[in-house]
Amino acid sequence: MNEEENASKRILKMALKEFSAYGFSGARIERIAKAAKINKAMIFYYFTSKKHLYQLVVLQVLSSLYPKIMELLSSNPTAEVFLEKAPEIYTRFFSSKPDFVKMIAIELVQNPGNITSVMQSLMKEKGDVKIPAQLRQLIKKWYKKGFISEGDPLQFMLNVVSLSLLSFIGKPLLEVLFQEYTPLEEFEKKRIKSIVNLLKRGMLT
Amino acid sequence: MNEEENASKRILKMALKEFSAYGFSGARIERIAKAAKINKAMIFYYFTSKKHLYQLVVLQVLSSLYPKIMELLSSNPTAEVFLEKAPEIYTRFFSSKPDFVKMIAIELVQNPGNITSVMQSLMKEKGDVKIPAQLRQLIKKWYKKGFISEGDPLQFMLNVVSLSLLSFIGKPLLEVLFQEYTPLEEFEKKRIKSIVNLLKRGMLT
Amino acid sequence: MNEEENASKRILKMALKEFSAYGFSGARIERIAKAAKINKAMIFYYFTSKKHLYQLVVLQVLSSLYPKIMELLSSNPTAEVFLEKAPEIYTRFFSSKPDFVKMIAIELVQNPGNITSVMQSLMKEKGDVKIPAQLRQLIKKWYKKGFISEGDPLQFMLNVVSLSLLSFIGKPLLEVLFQEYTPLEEFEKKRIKSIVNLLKRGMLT
Amino acid sequence: MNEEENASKRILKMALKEFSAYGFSGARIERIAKAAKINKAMIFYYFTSKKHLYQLVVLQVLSSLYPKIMELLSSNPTAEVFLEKAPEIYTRFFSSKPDFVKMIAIELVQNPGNITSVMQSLMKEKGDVKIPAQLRQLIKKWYKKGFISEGDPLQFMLNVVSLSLLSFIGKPLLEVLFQEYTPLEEFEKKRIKSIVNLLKRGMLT
DNA sequence: TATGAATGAGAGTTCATTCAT
DNA sequence: TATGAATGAACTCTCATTCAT
Repeated sequence: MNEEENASKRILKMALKEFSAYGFSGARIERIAKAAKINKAMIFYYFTSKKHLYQLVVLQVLSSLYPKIMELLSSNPTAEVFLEKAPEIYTRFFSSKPDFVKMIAIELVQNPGNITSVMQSLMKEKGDVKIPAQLRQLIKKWYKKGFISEGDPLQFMLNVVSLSLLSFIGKPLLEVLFQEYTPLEEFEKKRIKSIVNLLKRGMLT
Repeated sequence: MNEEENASKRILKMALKEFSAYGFSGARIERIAKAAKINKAMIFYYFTSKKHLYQLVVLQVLSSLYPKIMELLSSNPTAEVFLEKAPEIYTRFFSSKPDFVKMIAIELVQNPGNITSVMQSLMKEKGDVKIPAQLRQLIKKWYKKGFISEGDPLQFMLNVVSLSLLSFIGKPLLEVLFQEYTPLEEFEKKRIKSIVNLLKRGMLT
Repeated sequence: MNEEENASKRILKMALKEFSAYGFSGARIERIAKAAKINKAMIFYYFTSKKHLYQLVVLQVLSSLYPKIMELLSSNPTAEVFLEKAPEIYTRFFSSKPDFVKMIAIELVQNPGNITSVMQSLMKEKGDVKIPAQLRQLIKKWYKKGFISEGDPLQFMLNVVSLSLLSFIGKPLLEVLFQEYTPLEEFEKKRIKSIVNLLKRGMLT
Repeated sequence: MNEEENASKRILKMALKEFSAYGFSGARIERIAKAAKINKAMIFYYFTSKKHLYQLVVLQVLSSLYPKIMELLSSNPTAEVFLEKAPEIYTRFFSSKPDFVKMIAIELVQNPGNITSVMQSLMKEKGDVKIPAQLRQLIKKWYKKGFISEGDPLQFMLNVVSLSLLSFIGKPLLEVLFQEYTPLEEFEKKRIKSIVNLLKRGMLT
């Protein structure tokens, strides 16, 4: 037992790969088992059902994103700091975990309710339930004090999140159209710089 | 015949709904048939296979997005006009076609190669093959002349596209977090305004 | 109408090809229709059902073989004449109609009852019901008079029929094994000669 | 496990019965499963597809016929011994395996290329590739030395094979015509005697 | 006669899940 | 824990047959 990693962890790891590549319905238990080098039945032994395994994968993805988000918010940042740090945190995170991007995108598209309910239960669990409201207030305060140009918290955050997350989805498309390929590391740096510049120039007053 | 629309069109319409909601593997031929009020076998009569139907749906989505893109580019716009028009065009389009957003997102995540090859064959078909290169040159020219602050065409376009497309994916998430819901029409207006403002302030010099 | 041949005849012709190539279950109405250059539905208009069409094809095959058989028997031949003529008649016939061989072989294997009942109803129709019994008597008489060496009519006839019919089925197999190919015309001549020689030397006393 | 025979063997056995009775297209997986007393899905678990199962059945039939053929040829027989032994070997074999006759007949008619390619790969596998050529030489030698009257190896072998194999196909037809039925055991004896007599008298000089 | 569209009953195949060991 | 075999429900796809025109 415990050959480098124990079976259950290996399953979760390969399940993430499988689900992010094929979606829930397209994913195959058999393929996960083969990739994890265990018997198909063991997946049910450890995780009861495909659906349950999927939920755990989603939970795992969001759980590991969660502290990054909170790290930023709990610092009670100024608008400038927020707009500098947010893109870096998100972009770094997603750049190193392409499968996470895929999982989140798929869930947002096919099952938006699920992702929000998982987020909320995470917040409950950690005692962070009030944070979204605080963020909202923070953004509004920034606006009232004349620090930022976008007063609607929803629009404000959509701007931040969109730029960080969708980039990774859209990258291959634009690369093919423009016939140029940028390696991930370089892309990550350029992306952060571009977003921060755009956000700060565009949203700070 | 022709009860409101002919069968083949009804199938395509419901297939778009089904595929965008469940992905390729999750989609059910039976459900499409029922929704289109035809016999299951007719889907194969008209479209040969599930895969082929899916491809046609993707093609249809991209084909109807295509002229919107070209409309903008072929006007040989100034940087300012471009940054004003692009968000409006994209946002309007995606806002009115939520299923299109989903299809594109799913394909970008699970099958990026396909979406680019479809786009390229569309460009070949319409004789627009040179347009991406022209756009690249245009952006570079704007930068050299000091009109814009982002000189990398890939980053420039990612900024534009991300803000327009991902917003629709991320909307439900942020709404739940912020516990407020904006109806689509109002959202659309606000979104355009916010993006244009962000892009112009952020990217024009 | 009547474009070279009328539709119904064209259907029967292509049905023979289809059934002999794929058997009853493997045959496709659609393929027959396409080959006959008519609409699928017309086959049902003319022939009611696939099964019925098949029966008519079998009937047609046997009907055209029938007079050849009777021509031989009704001449009240001597043993020598019989053993000379039979191989020639059968071999010539089957050599020119490879699809007939296939149909008969398939029917004999998968549905022997059918072929015998068709033969019997043909005999009834033509008033030839007594002929098999007469043949039996003839063979027995030949044996008693010392003209032939095989006294069992069943074995006698199996020898005659086997050599003529199976040859065409077995030809491709032996040709590949022996790596030599004989064109049909030449094969036909050689085959007749070989069978007649074998039968006469082997069965005449 | 191993209730009388294991599942995979039971499937092969019932598949032979099914395919020989109905041909490839007419055969039903469900019927095979029921006859083998297993779940339909197990057939795919063991054999991947209907087509693959069919191929294995054909292979099995030919593989078990193969040693019988080689047994005869490798004994380097005289013409007389050959003409005595061949009918006995073939007739005994086919008489005890009516389904084998049917499979071979169906394949020869509908798919002659397949049967020859299987035979050839069997010969390769067993290192017997030269045997057909040797047999050809043997027959030619017999003819030159004046032992036999048929000098063409193809015709010679067709005579031998036709009499042995087709008999079993034609038996029911002639029986009904002659209104007499011979039980298999007796038929087998009579058939061997008749063929050997016919071949020796007819082909030996 | 002729046609394209429609139907319904399966057929083969897949797959999550369970069982026996 | 671990495995190969087994199951059943469901899914895609096929095809003879019929319908409307």
